[in-house]
Amino acid sequence: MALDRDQVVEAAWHILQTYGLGDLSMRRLARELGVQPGALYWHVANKQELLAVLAQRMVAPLSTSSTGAPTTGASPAGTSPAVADDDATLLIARFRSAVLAVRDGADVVSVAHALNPSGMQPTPLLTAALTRAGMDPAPAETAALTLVRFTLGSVTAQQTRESMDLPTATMAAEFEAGVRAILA
Amino acid sequence: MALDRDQVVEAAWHILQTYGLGDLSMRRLARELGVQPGALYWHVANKQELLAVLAQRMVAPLSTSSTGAPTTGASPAGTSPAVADDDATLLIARFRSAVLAVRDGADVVSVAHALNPSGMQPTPLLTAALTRAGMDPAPAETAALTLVRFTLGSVTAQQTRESMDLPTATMAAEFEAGVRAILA
DNA sequence: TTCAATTATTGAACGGTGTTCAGGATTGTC
DNA sequence: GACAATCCTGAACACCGTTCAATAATTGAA
Repeated sequence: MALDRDQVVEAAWHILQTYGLGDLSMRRLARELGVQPGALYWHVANKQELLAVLAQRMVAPLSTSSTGAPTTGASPAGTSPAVADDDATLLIARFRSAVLAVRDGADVVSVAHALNPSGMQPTPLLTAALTRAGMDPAPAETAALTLVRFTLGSVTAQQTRESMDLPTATMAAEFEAGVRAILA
Repeated sequence: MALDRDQVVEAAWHILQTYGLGDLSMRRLARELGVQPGALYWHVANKQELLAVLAQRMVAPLSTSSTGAPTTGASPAGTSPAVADDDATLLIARFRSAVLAVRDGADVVSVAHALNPSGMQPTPLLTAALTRAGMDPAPAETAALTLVRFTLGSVTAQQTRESMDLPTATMAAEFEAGVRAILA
């Protein structure tokens, strides 16, 4: 039975997850699928497009989950606006986890973010959460971008260190402190 | 007359500055120097080391300049601690400029930062400035790392967009807003 | 069921990449 | 002049992303 796009993406995902970006070549991918390299270009325009799809896949879990604004019902009277601020904290932490879980994930997601900064998750969800917390939409988006870019910078540093077997013990705490500083 | 390390670095610097990381190959570099590729490996261990030297060169101007702590003489009585906070703002802005001025500068500097986060500039200078502004040393260093990583995330995004001829009009303002948020 | 049209893949090539290394040159010292 | 240290060449190794004519496999219509 013929190869299809999903199998290509699935195999690429597996290589990325397991061996990292350095091992994710079109030739290696083709070998893994028992096919010649040229065959991949029937299903995928080029490597960049493939990486964009993988980036989407990394952040996809963020969209389908607990912290989307409740569609109806205002916050219970007397609840401080900090609840949605906590939403933002949670969201950015989950973003970090998702990117961190894939080898060289930050490299891949950084490009996707640059292409579409305010469209790609978690930026819209983050902007919504901060708006819910009482910020005006414009500063909320700016703050969301700050959080996302700080996170990508932080995870890039961590994954670079991991790839060189250098210690990363302090980096989670540094990330959390950074997030607190930005949201203060 | 024989080639030497400085000429190699100088030529690499020129290629990076002018054509970007994609064009900085060992073969291209050798061609530019009128030499065979293998010759470069007498002067430089490998490409990674070369990039590390280039990263150092990008941040070097930060160390030799106006904003190093005055060695003697306390702040004039009555001056608010905000002066050193302004030092931090200035420092991080100059760091951004330096990295932004070289094509793919953020990619190169990010690796160097990951290798030695608290040792590479502008982190130590930034930590000093924030300490001068009244912070304890430990949180000052954490704040410095937050600033540096946010800046690298931000410049990475901007340079990725530049390399694709996408607009970057809003990015300077977003950067400044981010810095203000972190230092608040 | 046969045949054309569409879809999918091969095989080969193009022009690159970083890196290694035996063997020559070249240079400096005694 | 001889010897050693330094520097460089030429060739190779094992890869890379991408293109494209030719060909195979599959589908839909007659």
